[in-house]
Order: sequence, then C-alpha cells, then structure tokens
Amino acid sequence: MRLRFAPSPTGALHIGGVRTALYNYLLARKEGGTFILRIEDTDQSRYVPGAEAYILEALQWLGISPDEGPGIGGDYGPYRQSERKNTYQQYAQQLLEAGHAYYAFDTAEELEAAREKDATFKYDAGARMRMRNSLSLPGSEVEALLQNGTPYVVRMKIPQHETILIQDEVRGEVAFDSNELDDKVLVKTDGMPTYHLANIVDDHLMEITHVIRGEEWLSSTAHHVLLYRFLGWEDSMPTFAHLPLILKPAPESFLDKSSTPVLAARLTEEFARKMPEAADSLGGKAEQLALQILQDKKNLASGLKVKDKDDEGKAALKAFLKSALYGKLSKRDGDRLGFPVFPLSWKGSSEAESFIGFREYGFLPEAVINFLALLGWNPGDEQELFSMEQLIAAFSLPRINKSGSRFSIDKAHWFNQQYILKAPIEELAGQVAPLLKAQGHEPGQNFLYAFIGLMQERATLLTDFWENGYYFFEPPRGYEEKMVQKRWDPERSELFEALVNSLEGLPDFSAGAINTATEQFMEAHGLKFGEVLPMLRLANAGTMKGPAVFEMMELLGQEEVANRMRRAFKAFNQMVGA
RNA sequence: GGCCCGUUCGUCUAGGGGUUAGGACGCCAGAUUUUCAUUCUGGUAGCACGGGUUCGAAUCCCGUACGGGCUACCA
Repeated sequence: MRLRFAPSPTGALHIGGVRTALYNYLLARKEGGTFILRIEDTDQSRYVPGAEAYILEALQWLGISPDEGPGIGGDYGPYRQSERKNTYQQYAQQLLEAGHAYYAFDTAEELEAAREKDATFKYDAGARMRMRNSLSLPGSEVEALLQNGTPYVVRMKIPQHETILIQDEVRGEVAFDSNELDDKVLVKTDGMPTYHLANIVDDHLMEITHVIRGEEWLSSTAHHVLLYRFLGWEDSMPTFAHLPLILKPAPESFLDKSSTPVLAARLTEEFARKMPEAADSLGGKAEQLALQILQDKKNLASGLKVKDKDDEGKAALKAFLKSALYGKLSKRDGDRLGFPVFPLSWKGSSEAESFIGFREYGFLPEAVINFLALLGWNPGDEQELFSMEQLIAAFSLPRINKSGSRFSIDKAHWFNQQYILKAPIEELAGQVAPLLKAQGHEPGQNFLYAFIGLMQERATLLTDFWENGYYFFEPPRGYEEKMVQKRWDPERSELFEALVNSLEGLPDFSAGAINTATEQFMEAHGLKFGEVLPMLRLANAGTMKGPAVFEMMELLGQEEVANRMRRAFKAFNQMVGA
C-alpha cells in the first residue's frame, strides 16, 4: 500500500491539509505501507519560497514524517512536479495521438469574453467547435499555428453520453454524467501540466494505491477516472477517499457581548478594504449594520440572506459577513477569531500574511494530532484520548464521516490540557524551558521541575506556564486591586510585619514549616485563614490564582518571600489610602 | 444558475427499523480544595421539514429547506 500527501507549496500548510496528511499517514502505518510526500508545484506563479521546508517541518513536528519525498529520497523520485515536466509531456503526447486530447489556441481574453457573454459557459463538446482548437480548425492551420510558435494549451477531449462511476471509500458510489464535464486543460501555455494531468501521471508512476484527499477534489474525480482510462491505467487505478471539509467554528461559539462589537469592527474594516465601493455606499452605517446583523443571533443565518429590498451596499455587506462566518475554515479565520489554523507560525511578506501556529500558541503535537484525528473520524467507541499507536491501530477509511465538521478551539484546548496533565515533568520541562529562556530566565533543574509540578494542572497551553506563573521568576507586576481593597486591613500592618520576621527566622523554609509558623501566628493574634492566606498569596503572586500558597512560598525562597511581603504590604497600604 | 456531496444536543460524534437516543467539549449547579486549577457528582440541550413504505421510522425511499464543494491555462 502506497499513499501520498500532495500539497502545493503556496504558503503555510492549512490545518485541513494537516488532517489529510495525518489520515494518509495513519492508513499507511496501519497497513505497513509507505507514506509519500509529493510537492505539487506546477503553478509557478503561486510558488512561495520556504513553503516546502515549512511543510516538512510541520509534518516532522507532528510526528508524521514521510517515508519518501523531496529531501528524503525514495525510488520513485523526483518528488517535485516541477522536476518531472518532461515526463508529463510524454503522456500528453500519447493522449494527443490517441485523440483523447487536442490543442487549443484560445487566448485568455477570448475565454474571458466567452464567459462574460454567457455566465454558464463551459468548454465542452457543445462549445468546443466554436472555439479555436485543433478540432475546429483545418489541419493546415493547426500545423501553421504550431509551427509559428502560437501559444497553446492541451485540452482533454471529454466523450459524450457516458456515466462515470466513482467508488469512493467515504461516500460510496458517486455518478457523473460526462455531458456535464468540461474539456479541462491538461498542459498549460508554459508547458507545465495542470494538477489533473500531473496527479494522474504521478500517482500511476509512483504506484499510489490509495488517494485520500479533500472533498474539493470530488467534482474533478470524474476527469481523473477518464484520464486513467485514456492512458490505459484503469486496472491499476488507486482507491479514492474524499474527506469532508473542516469548517469555520459555529458563530454562536464566538459571538458574545464582548467579542461581537470587536468582530463587527474588524470585519467592517476588512469589508471596506476589499469592497471599497460597496462600503462607501453604506457610508458610516456599515459598522452599525454589521453589528446589528451579528447581534441578531437567533436569525443570524436568515439575517445574512440577501433580500430584494436590500440595496447594493447592504447586500454586499451581508454576503461578505456570510462568507466570513460560514464555510470552509480559512487562513484569515485565525486572525479574525483569535486562534491558530496552521501547525507552525508562518512569516509572510507582511504582517497581514503572517500567522501564528499551534506550536507557538502552546499546543503539544500529540494534542493537535489527537484533536485532528477525531475531527471527521472516530473509532465507534467512546475513547477520546489516543496515542499515535492507538490511532494507527484503530484507524479505518469506512469510519470517516461524510459531513463537514466545524473547528472548535475549545475542544482543542481541552485536548491540550489533557496532554499537559499527563505529561511527565521532565518532558514538559523540555518544552517550557525555551519559553522561559525567551523571557530571560534559565532556572536550575530543581526549580524548573518544582515550578512545572505546581503549574501543570493549571495550564491549558504551554504558554500558560509563563503567562500564569511568571511571578515565580519576577516580582508581581501588580496586585489585584479588588482583593486588596476587600481584604487588606492597614491596622494589621504591624502584625503582618511580625509574621514576615518570624518567617524570615525560620530555620527550615519548607511548605510544612511555613504552614506551621503561619498557623501559630494566626492563633496568637486571633486571625482566621481567610484573613491571612489571601494576603500572603497576593503579596507573593499579585493574583488570587495559583498553586497552594505555602508550596509557592517554599519555591520562591525565604529571602525573596520576605522582600516581596514587605514591599507588598507597603503597596497595600497605599492602595487603600492609609 | 448547473453539477456533486451532506444534515443526530451550541460543537465533535455513537446509534442504521422497536433504545429512557449514548459519550465527549462547552455551559450551569453541587462536592472537594479557605485561591485558582485538578478531580468527582448532577443538570442543560438533539434526530431540519413534509410526504411515503411499515404493525412500528432518528434509522429505508421521495421531495423540500438549509449547509458545503466544484464550476480557472489554482491546487
């Protein structure tokens, strides 16, 4: 069994692509097959330097590295389509000679004009003879055009009145009427093949047995089947499995009182940038209108439907909002909604083209894998947490769902939390240490392990260790105002100063000893836990959230604790105006 | 518009003729923890609609609605 993941190096690898790669990998591993990476770079205008390296690094980070591919090797290379140009030429020639393909000389302008005249224009059997190609033109003229170097493309000649049946592992049998199919371009003017030709030739030559790809390819699969037939490879045609798409999160999940106005403003701004005329026609009302639509939760869907009475501007805004709120998860969504949609961060040519990745956001690769595996597939039982080995053992094509699934960042967070919770401290240390170092801190191993031990069950993302536990390395940035106001009694300043002194004099600064000393102090002065512990916590951490206060103090150390407390009590007094 | 695919709690999903329609995330409440989190217990909430077929339909069939994909010399 040989499976390939065939991304186009046009930028960062989308999370949907990652899932496709994962499913290919899982099946290959389960069946003892080979997982191949092929770079589909036939569109030179869309080529983005660095994208291929990004893809490889992402797969490696996720633990689904290919067995064959560019930079890896294998017996079926080269694995970049741009390096296989001549191979495709040969098969295009074969198709031409067998009458399954023909030369077409129509210019881009001519095609555009045809589409303009008739919105439903299709380059098919009906239109073919009205266009300029080797079927409609006399042989001598074709010869002349070819001779004098007139640019041409090679088109596939679709036969009429045929039903093409596709056996899809996910969807079952899907039928297409060949009369609905257009004569797809096989070879472009620049001599490069299109995806359609290249993927068939490569899959055949690389002896691919199973094609697992996104649903967006289902429609063109009929063309692909025909191509296998024309090339005489139908007997060894791979098995197809078309994956459901990953969709944007449900609007209800991210539209709330505080985020809706922000989103409305952001989307209106984007709308104005993309459709300045429509936005102008709405004048200053665009944002208000957008907000209105977004706030009408119950009728969000129908609120987005364009009505006859809507003027052009409003209709355009609605259409824009709809595309921003529904449909396939896109790279923009990460920015709009504040979560990653790429495995790794991507540095584009501009701020707007740069995106933060799951890795940099603080996700563990195991969590991303687990989350993605279950988005569109499940083993049929109630297990949620899977190691890669378990996924490999449980995975199967028939259990892939047919319908698209919405991305949920909450669920992703939960998975990550689970993995942080059960990760060994030493392992987490390896992940967290670099994050601390980036903040200028390089704690010793004992301190680091203890810190992670205290924060582990309070972290959802790796970045939480620093975000929520920075005060283990630096003095608190401030003190929770409300809590100080509520709980700090300036008249107890001197009492607390005495507590600091006694803590300072402790021969053993362990959590247990601190606890005992504190209890003695409370007893001596008739104070309750609630009157003392919050003050200790606030003084040392600045926040009411965090690990057990005595353990926290032990790790901070005697001197640091004394300093922090003295400074804090002074600050508290100021805050309450004493 | 045309073609293709889909539709079970807000979300991810199990269930494929007889089920109190199960689980997970989220949310809510309670217990534990004098913080937060973890953990535990409970709750909330669903078969898009209309017709058939059948003794019986979430499940099979047809239609409608809705959603999605494709409709490029992009992949």
